[in-house]
Amino acid sequence: MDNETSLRNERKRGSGVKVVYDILRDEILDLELPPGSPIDEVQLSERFGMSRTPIREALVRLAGEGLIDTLPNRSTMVSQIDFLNMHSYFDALVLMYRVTTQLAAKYHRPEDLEAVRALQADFAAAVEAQDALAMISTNAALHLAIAESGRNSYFTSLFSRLLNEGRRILRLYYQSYNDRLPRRFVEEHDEIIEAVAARDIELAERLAREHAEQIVAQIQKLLVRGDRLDVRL
Amino acid sequence: MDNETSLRNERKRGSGVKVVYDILRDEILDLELPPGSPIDEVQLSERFGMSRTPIREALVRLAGEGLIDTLPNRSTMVSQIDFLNMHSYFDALVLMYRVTTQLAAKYHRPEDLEAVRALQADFAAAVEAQDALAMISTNAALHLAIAESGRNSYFTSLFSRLLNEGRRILRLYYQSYNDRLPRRFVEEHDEIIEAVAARDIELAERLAREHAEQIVAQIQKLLVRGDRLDVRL
DNA sequence: TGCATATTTCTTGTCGACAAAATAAATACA
DNA sequence: TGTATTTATTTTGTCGACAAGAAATATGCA
Repeated sequence: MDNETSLRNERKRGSGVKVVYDILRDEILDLELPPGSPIDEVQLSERFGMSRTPIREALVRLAGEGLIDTLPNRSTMVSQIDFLNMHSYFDALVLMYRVTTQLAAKYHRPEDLEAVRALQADFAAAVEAQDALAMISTNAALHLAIAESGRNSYFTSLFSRLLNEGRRILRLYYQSYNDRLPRRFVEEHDEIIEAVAARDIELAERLAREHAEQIVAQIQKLLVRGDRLDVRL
Repeated sequence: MDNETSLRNERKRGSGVKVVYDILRDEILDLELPPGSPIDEVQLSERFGMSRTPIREALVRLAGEGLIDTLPNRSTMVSQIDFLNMHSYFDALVLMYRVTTQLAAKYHRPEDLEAVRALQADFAAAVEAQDALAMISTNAALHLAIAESGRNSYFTSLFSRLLNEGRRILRLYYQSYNDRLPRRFVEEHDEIIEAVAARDIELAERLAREHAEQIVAQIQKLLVRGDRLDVRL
């Protein structure tokens, strides 16, 4: 009996949806379920050892975040990455980097920075270990922590969505992260965190913008080179 | 037999969720269901003449947009308006006004402006008729149309959420809209639309910012005066 | 054989029923 | 009479079954 179905009888009422949602979400963002993968409710209900009802609820939530697309009465599938409108993604990403970092400099509390610095240490460790997958996720966690210290839930929720979407895009290209750029990102993070700590709003905003544009330029370079992994799109 | 249950037998498969979602959403935004109202699944299933399954799906979607709050195993209710963190709402609203208008000036197509101008006419008519409720909804529709012509779905979806939330807030205060301000908004709209049409990105951004700050100042004035309708919070 | 139509199969959408959890009500006890 | 414990009620979470829609397959006909 595998891990998931073995939990069938000891599951608390109401927890099933969250389990399914979390696992599917991670599998989609990690491209274990690549864009276009069919989502079959019956198959999932067998896999997780529960009826289709909680499965469907998890799928409705995933659809609400745009991670899956549902055709009425027919097929549900993992949503495509929209490479045609990538510029609108970059616009939104850069703006959210800027504004969340700026607000962090303005509104953070000292205790917020402890968490931020811990995540920055995680990121530095991932860079040191040349673990590209860990870099992607710790980088997202770090910037989200900075954003949360800015205390604007509208911005953090959009930013979170953008960073997740970025996780899918970057995973296509993570090979190329084995170069000198990540170390530079560690230094940039340090500078940003110090500017936030010093409550230097303008500097924090400028550094965040430069950092974001750096990342965007990096992704765009990869896009035109087109040397991505053989993940079916 | 009332309107909703009479549709029971002629409903197309799959349409039930959308009907329930749309109606509940409007009722929440129009404060017919004020914040804190209990949401009873059985009651709703009787009202709409369908089983709890599609009702629940609609509720999951509403919860995803933050319009209702669900406590596990217990009570679902219309979410509260967060008056304590209003400044983060205003920050987000102003920024989205600015950025969506700016992008509209940059990326709109001529045919987009026809729809925008039609909605501006609707808004002007609502002002002329002193219909505060129509002003609120046509104003939101107008700015959303401008945003959509900027073709950045990340920004438009956040903006749409903010405008909806604003619909709830403004509805608390719509009495005070019977003054000279709305006419000024009509003129400001005209200026913004002309700047967008002329593709003057900087001017469009500046006008949008001033317009947004005008609105925010108006709401804030109402908040401190506190002369709101007797809607239970 | 090629195409249109009928049939089957597969997946989703909806239903009614039951079980679990939380609250409300009732009872027991001091 | 006041409080703790037990019981009943209410509401949500989950289930298995069935029906409707769409695609896949089979059949009929030229």
